[in-house]
Amino acid sequence: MKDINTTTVKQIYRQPQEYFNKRLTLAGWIRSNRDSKAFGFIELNDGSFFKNIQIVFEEEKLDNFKEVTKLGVGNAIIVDGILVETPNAKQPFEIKAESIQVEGYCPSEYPLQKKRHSFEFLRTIAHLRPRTNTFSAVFRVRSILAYAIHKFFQERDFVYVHTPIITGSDCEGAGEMFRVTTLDWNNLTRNDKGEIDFSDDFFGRETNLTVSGQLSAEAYAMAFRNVYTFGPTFRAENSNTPRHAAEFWMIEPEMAFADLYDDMALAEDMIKYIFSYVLEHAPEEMEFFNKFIDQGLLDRLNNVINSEFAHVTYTEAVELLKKNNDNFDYKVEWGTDLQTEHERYLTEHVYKKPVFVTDYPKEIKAFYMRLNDDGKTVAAMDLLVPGIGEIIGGSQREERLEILDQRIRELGMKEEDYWWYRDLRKYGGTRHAGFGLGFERAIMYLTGMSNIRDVIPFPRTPKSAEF
RNA sequence: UCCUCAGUAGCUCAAUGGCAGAGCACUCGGCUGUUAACCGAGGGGUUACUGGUUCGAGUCCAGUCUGGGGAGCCA
Repeated sequence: MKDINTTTVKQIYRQPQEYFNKRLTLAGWIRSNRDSKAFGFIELNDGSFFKNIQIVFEEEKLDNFKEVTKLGVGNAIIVDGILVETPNAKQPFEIKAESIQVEGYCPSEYPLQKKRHSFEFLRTIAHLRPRTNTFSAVFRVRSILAYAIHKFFQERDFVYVHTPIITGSDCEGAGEMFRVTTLDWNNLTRNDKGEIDFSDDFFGRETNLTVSGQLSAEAYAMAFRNVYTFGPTFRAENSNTPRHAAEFWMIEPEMAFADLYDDMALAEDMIKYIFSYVLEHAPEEMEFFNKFIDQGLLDRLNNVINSEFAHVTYTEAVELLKKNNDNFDYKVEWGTDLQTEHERYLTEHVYKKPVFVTDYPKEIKAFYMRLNDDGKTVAAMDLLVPGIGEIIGGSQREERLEILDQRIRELGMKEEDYWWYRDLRKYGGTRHAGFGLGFERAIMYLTGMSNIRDVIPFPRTPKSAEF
């Protein structure tokens, strides 16, 4: 097959003067086709760029003019033509076609139309929705954001650690897990108590998909000092909300010789860096979101980037929120977790910018968070941002083995299940801290998309794994 | 898992318990610069599924399935 030496639409938009009045070959898909008696216009998208380019075709130039007028949305074509400036038209330039060849026909029952579709409908055709404007923008931003995250950490000499996806640890403690097994469930071996015998299983023990890479990351932080994970995470919770999926990605940095303040400084730097990076590298997409998805988007993101994040302790926050208790569905009281309505009130009305809430009661936080001197609170932090509430949760970890053991016992857990995690404290353990950022939550915040199912290519949610 | 709303043409939606409709899309025709092009004509339906009430059900009732939103859980 002959190579197609094509110019991309992105190249043309970025440096049009390089291509004016030259003959180019473009390859792409028809987004719209309007024809008159002797000429017509095709909106072509070649995948390289968010925007389309207009192709003008004329009867006297094309021997297959009649065929081209019949090509509807979705047809894949190869276009030869001259790029010309169109200073008086809506678009800055267009291609005057010399030839148009069909690469792949698209019949008229193609489900995508020129007009707007509901996101609900597009979820039922998840294999075709990347061809729409919104999803083209969402998934290009997803890619750029992933790169920005790596770039941020790599520039600061953090080591990227691939923590396991299959875990033998049943004590990650963040919700229901998916079991991984090769056992034949029609023929299970059971012991005399009727329990399944996992010694016959592939790994010789019960294994699951990971719900967090944090415990493994702590081990690597004790060797490399600053590390981060960025990978898939699985939760078998029956959560039916626009913010939860069974398979999602998380970013979890972990730093040795660092306390809660170092942790918060890192989180603030990271958020500002990755948001700025996407705004700079996907301007067309971000403008589209601001116009069609969420009209306050750019103002909100710029406010995050340009403000100094606020800090408040949980105890202080509770006092602030109590003054407004009449307006909350759930009344605030010291010792209870903050609801989304409380978080949003703090960040949107009290501070009007991102705010770290720190030092939560130990009862509502995980066992590994470092106990404060008051004996009642732990060195935890949540970053709340206007628009959604919590976007990051982190903590300084408990590095003192005797106190960690005490917490493990208080919560009815078994020390031996955490033997290697406890070793990290035994052998040269240092103060250390880290946090978790839900990758999809960050994409949602950046794009204004309100459903997590619309920022994952093929989302997995309860009762849904069609693709 | 709980609460709540919805399911009618390919899509987005109408239709008081009384003949199943529109716009867009699609097919055909027209139009010499369109921009969600425009103008004319045409085809297109197991009203999610099962049962019930009724002379008569898209509409009322019960159950099931699927989807949206809220809650819980959390990222």
